[in-house]
Order: sequence, then structure tokens, then C-alpha cells
Amino acid sequence: MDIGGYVAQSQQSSQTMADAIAAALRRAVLEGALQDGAVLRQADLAAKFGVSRVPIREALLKLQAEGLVESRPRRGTVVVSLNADDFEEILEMRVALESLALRLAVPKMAADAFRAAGEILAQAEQSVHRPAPGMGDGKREFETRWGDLNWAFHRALYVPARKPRLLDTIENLHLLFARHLRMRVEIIAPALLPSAHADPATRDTREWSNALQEHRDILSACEQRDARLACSILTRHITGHGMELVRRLRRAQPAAQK
Amino acid sequence: MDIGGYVAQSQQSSQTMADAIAAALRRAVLEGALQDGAVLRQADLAAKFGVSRVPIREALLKLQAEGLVESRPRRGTVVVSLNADDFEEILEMRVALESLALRLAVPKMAADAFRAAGEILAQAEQSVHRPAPGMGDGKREFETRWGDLNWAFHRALYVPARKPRLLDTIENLHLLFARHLRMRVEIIAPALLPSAHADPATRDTREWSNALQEHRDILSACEQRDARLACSILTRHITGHGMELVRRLRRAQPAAQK
DNA sequence: ATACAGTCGATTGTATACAAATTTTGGGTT
DNA sequence: AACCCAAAATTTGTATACAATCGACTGTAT
Repeated sequence: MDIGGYVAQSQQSSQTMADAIAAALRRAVLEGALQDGAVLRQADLAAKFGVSRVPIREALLKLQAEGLVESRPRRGTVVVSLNADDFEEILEMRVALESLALRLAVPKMAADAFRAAGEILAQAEQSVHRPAPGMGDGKREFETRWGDLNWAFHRALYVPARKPRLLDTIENLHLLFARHLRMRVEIIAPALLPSAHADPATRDTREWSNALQEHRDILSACEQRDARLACSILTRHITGHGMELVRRLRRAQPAAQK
Repeated sequence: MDIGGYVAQSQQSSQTMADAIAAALRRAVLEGALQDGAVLRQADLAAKFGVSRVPIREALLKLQAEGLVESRPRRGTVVVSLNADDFEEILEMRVALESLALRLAVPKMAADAFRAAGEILAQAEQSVHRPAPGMGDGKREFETRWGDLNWAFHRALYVPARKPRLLDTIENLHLLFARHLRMRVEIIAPALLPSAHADPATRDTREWSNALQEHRDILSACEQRDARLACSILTRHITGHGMELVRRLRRAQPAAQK
């Protein structure tokens, strides 16, 4: 399992133990330390975190509410495993809700909003051109970093709308999607790609620069207060990157699972 | 508080105590037995339900995840109180997600889907024309019954889409909205209405037949496989009934609260 | 009289102990 | 050898007990 040291990460002082553990488990699940279908035994987790089973149960309830794990009454909890249909559903919800958020945000964007989004964009560009700066863990570190920056950019666009529930819901969907994308893409993409670019690093870099260009376009449309255009690009941005993966998943696992 | 006897309602046999309590509390909150801002003491609830505090805590966590209560780390749990902005946000999310669900459902609707929706519609019509059939509790019973039928109809439209997460999210928003609508409308509507119809019963009945007509129109559009038209009517159906209330709320509580 | 610090009570968060249920293991039968 | 049934062993769900934190109250100093 190997989820050591995830606790005590950025733990606000007036936080409950269950919250800290929920955060630790969340990270572990999102970063892939806990794989699809892994069973989470309360006693094991309690031992690993050095607490009793009570805060563990509460942490698992929180993760369940976020859709990261599933637990049936007396049968334990497992890390969720999403199939192609689930993936598609999440994508469709993302399109609907992120379009809404962006449409509501554009008229309310002030100078600082543009500046914040621009800075994140710049960071992401640096990160792509000069991968894994400093530490040398490589691919996984890099991917999570890019995933964070990707979400940070989207978030910066939606924050001006001032819709906390909407933002939370979107973030939840985004994280769910990003996690499973990372997990699945490593498994099935190499086997199925036409491999015009055999080197996966080259392929990834190309795809990321593509996404970055779309980010620039969206931001530009926002600066011109063209909500319609921004939403249009955003929709293509999301579906373009996602539906391709859904198609691949459909080929890989025709109607199996569940 | 008076939430006696809400437990053991429709409790599936292989359900945990915490789930049953969560269901009971959910009903109590949705039906208005627990008012906005009511503080929920774990010890009190434990005594009322005849269990220890542990399942109470877990039930409260579930309700928190659904947005029905808020609880800050060591300060207790209170029933949520939504202001006009929150209301508007929920409406906007409903429009986005319900349109999506309907659009996805229309092409997949079979004969039984139309039949199911039609039956619910018929029940609702009977219920409006002959209010409070049998038992004589009156308004509140009637309103919750109509609220249930209203959601049942919407649900029947979205079920064919086969998108469980989407359906759950919509249901959650729907319930949140319906609850607060019931609570607030009784408080502020009589004072603010132009009172062309002084009798509230007459006014309500008129509003409900209006909604029913829109339901018929939506179903009709679905039967003609016109997803675009159905979504259009649906959007007006939701915003029409909701935004009016948001406006009233804005006048009643200009920028107070929170 | 007001502001502030310390103590007490109430309430939440967590640990330990127990009960109930599910899965696993072992033996017996066909 | 495959299947089924019973009993042990895990594992979850709940009760009880303890610790820690928050809020109010009281007493004192300015």
C-alpha cells in the first residue's frame, strides 16, 4: 500500500484528526499510491496512522461522499474503479458545470483575476519546457505537478463567479477525472496509440503544449469579455482531451467490469 | 424540536443504524421539522434515537456531505440556512445539470419511460384537483406530497439517461431547493405578493397547475424526440419558478446574514 | 463601569471494549 | 473431485469511557 508520511501535510491547527487523515488518504488516492479496487481495512489504516478506528471511519465517510471510495454496509470499503461510462458521465458534467462557471465568471473578472490566471499559465509553460526542475523523481512527480497547475488555472477562471458550491462540485469532478486519467492512460495508451510518436515523453509534451495553447485562447477570450467564445473553447478543450480517452477505454474493455 | 418517530421508516433490513438515522434526520430537515439554524446536539439526538453518539456522528457527516447541515470542527452542527445568493446558485446548477440530463435522456426514452412519467403526471393532477385526499392534516402534508410528485416526474424524465452520479447530484440540489422554498415562501411570500389573489390556497393552486401544464409540455416534447425544445421548456420551468423567489428574497434580506 | 484573566461546565473528538455480521476454513456427503 | 453445511476467525458497527477544546461565568485590576 505504502502511504506512509502522507499525514501532517498542511494540517491547519484547528483541524480534527479525521480531517487530516481524510486529506492524507485523498492525496494517496489521487496520486495513485492506492490503486483501483484496493480494499481499505479500518484496522490497517488505524495502525498506519497511529489512531483508533473511529477517526478512520469518519475519514472514509468523507472520501465516500467525494466519490473516491465506495463502501457497502458491512463489507468494507474499496477505492473506486471507474469504467468508460463513468468517465464519460464525469466529462459531461464537467462540461455543463464548467461552462456555467465560466459564463458567470467572465463578467465579474477584474484585473487581478487576469493577472492570477496569467501567472499560473506562465508557471505551467515553464514547467512544460523544462520538465522536472530540481528533484529527479521524474514522470509521476511531473504529472501531478502539471495536473495541479492545470486545475489551478481552471480554478482561477471560475473563482470570480463567487459560487462556492459550484466550484466545489467542479473541483471534485476534476480531481476524480484527473486521477483516473493518470491511472488508465499509463495502462492502455501505449498499447493502443497509432504511435506516430513512439516516445511517450514526446507525445505527452505535445499534448500538454496543445492544452496550454487552449488555455491561452480561453484567457484571451475572457479578457475580451467574450463569454460565448470562452465557453466554446473550454467545451472543446474538455471534450477534446477527454472523449478520446473514453473511446480508447471503450475499445480496451468492451463491456466488461461491474 | 419534535422529530419523534422519524426512524424505522422504510429501513431496508441490511442497513446500518447510522444510515437509518441519516434518513430520519434528512426527512426531518426536508419536511421542516428542523428549522434553519437549529443546532443539533449529538447527545440530544443520541437520546432521542436511543443509540450512542457514534452513529449520530456518522449520520451528521452524511447530511453534511449533502449540504443539509454545516458543522465546524468543535463547535457543533447546525441546519443550513441559505440566502438569496445560495438559492440562485442552486438554481443555476439545476438548470445546467437538468438540461444535460434531459438532453441525454430523450434519445434513450422507451415506451415504459413515457408511461411512467405520464402516470406520475396523472397522479399529480388528481392531487391538485382534489387536495389532501383522505387524511386531514392539510397544507404541509399536501405540499410535501406535491413536492414528492414533482421530483418524481423530473426524475422519471432523467432516469433513461442512465447517469447515476448526475441523477444523484440533481436530486440533492432539488431537495435542497424544495426544502428552502417551502420554508421561505411561507415566511416572506404573503408579505410581498401584490396579492391579486389574497387567498394563498388559490394562488398556490394556480401556480401548481401552471407547473403541471409545463410538465405536460415537456413530456410532449420528449415524445416527439425534440430534445432542444424539451430543454428549452425545462429551463424556463425551473428559472421561472425559482428566480421570482430569488428576487423576493433579495428584497426581504438585502445583504444581511452571514 | 469596563476590560481582562482564570476557572468551571458543557460539548465535541478519540480510545477502548463489545456485539453482530460476513468471510473463510474445515470436514463430511454424494 | 465437487458441493454443501457448520464453526472459527476477521472485520465492521455500536456502546461506553476518557481527553481535549470551546464558551460562559466569576472575580479582579484599571
